[in-house]
Amino acid sequence: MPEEPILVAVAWPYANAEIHVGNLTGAYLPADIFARYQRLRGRKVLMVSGSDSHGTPITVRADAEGSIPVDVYQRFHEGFLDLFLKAGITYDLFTSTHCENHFDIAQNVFLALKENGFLYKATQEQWYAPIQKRFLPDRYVEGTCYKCGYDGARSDQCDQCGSLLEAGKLLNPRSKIDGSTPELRETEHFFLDLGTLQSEVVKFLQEREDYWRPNVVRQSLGQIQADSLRGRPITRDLEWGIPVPIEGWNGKCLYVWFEAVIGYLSASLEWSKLNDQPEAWRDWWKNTDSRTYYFIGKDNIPFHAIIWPAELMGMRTKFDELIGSEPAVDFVLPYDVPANEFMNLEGKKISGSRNWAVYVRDFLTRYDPDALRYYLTVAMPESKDTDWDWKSFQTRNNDELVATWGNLANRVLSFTYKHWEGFVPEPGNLEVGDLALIKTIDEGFESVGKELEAVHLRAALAEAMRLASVVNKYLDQTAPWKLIKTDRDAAARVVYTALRAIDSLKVMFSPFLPFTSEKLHTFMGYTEPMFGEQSVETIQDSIGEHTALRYHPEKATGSWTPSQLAPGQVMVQPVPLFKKLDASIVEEERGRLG
RNA sequence: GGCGAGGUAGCUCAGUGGUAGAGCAGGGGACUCAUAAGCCCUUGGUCGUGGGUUCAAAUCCCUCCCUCGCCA
Repeated sequence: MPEEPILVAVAWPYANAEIHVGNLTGAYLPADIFARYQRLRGRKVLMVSGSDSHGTPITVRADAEGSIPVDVYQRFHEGFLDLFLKAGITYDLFTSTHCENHFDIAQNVFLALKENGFLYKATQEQWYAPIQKRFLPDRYVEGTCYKCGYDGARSDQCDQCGSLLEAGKLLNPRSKIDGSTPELRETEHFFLDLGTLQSEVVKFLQEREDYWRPNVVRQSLGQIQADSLRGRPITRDLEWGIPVPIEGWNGKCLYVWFEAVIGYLSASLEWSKLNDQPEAWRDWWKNTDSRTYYFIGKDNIPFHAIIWPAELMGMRTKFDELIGSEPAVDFVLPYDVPANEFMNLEGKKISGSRNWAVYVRDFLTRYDPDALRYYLTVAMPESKDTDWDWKSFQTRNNDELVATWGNLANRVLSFTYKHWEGFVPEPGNLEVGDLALIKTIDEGFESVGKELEAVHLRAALAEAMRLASVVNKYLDQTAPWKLIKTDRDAAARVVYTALRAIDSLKVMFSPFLPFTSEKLHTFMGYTEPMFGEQSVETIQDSIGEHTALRYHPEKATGSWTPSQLAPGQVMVQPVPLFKKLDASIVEEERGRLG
């Protein structure tokens, strides 16, 4: 029976800020760990994402810098590609919303929904800046709260008294961009008719209630129950975005929140075209056997648990017809949305503007990616907010990663290399204790795998660590450093057993620690890589060019199966996999904050 | 304001009805292959508060307190 295809849909970083450790542990890292595991399992994986490139914040930033939106987006986008390459986040395709393919797909999604009757038009009043001749989003208009008199209120909400303000009632409004006075203007927009889809959405959520994380499904259902779904505007008066594909709607674009989630689909189509298999995307999107996972942060839950499913439902089969893909069948709805909570930093909320952040690219100039991936996994906010603490980073690196796993690999490999001239020793007949160890470790493929299947990454890594500890105990009991003096054959048997256990553990750790696992793989004498390769490509289209990160799994040989380590295999002189960190880094790093 | 998540050993967390658990930190010990790592033993908790249901509650119900998030 063929294994089910797995779509790993990952949150799209907004191309207006650098990625920090909280972003990485919130969505990108768990997605990568999951995708690597699924590939090792032999499943057909498609992991996609890209830069969310449109919207007013990018326009405003460009104005402030005296540059243009496309330059702002591209600058951050290039940084993202560099980061994901260095951190080993293996997107099959990491692209951008600013490309012809995405424009085309997003517009077709819009048209499919419109033709199926799930869009309607309505008029609203919106603040307009006459000087700049553009409409301003609520967050860019501030003034005096008509309820409490606070002068720093946003046009939709007052931070002082916590009240929600009615559109257009703010007193003394002014633009946060240049302080000019905006005026109210009527403007017409398209709305997504969520109300009509409500019963379908509720059914969709209820069917998944038993295995989704409670904070994702309970909140979504509770929200709908308390406050029924209603139409939401999906177009805006914007110049930097995707034009509404309707005659006479010049100057209006698809609202970013509506457009960005479509990226999962458009990136899948782009990937298919790049591989010269234009219909390949259907294996994940139009195939009831496939499972689709959306890795996001909790701030994004409503878009992925309610709105995106509603968009997929509302398209029915119309999208297929519009792009000429056959047969026209319904979309696969999200199988799981394993949203993470937030990671704080040294007890306080991460804040770019106050320099209270650990940026990943900066971090990687001083530390190794697997040390980061280890700490971000053990401190991953899977069920509640967690804290990045430099002291904890240093001690968990030294006392857990280095001491338990790194030292295990190093002590066995270096002992073997020294006493058996760089060959995997011939074990002879394994004894009861040896077979018991191998059995225990091999069962890890089941127990670690079970946690990974459920996207319980912390538990999965803890289980692998527990098994590493079992091997350390085995070594202590068998003491090959004593046997080598009295019974060389017995020592060979023990060392072979330990090597084989480590060889299996290498696979179990590899989704979490891909760089050092690959290194260990070569030390043990393998010449074919466990994982594939990443590359950056430039793609030309009618809109311009965009760069993209890709993953090429063709040469990968790793598999989620127990070691069959061959006696006599030629090893490579090992060196320690991880670095111990001096306690002094704690104060040094804390000094960089704030 | 409405909805939701979390509050268990010094720290980080697991544990959804049946005699309180793990890792780290702390204390003691034997060993030496290894990045003075690993291994063995061990101290330590009235499971946020107050009620209730039950033969039995961290676990179910209600009140309240604290932390965090989402929505409008």
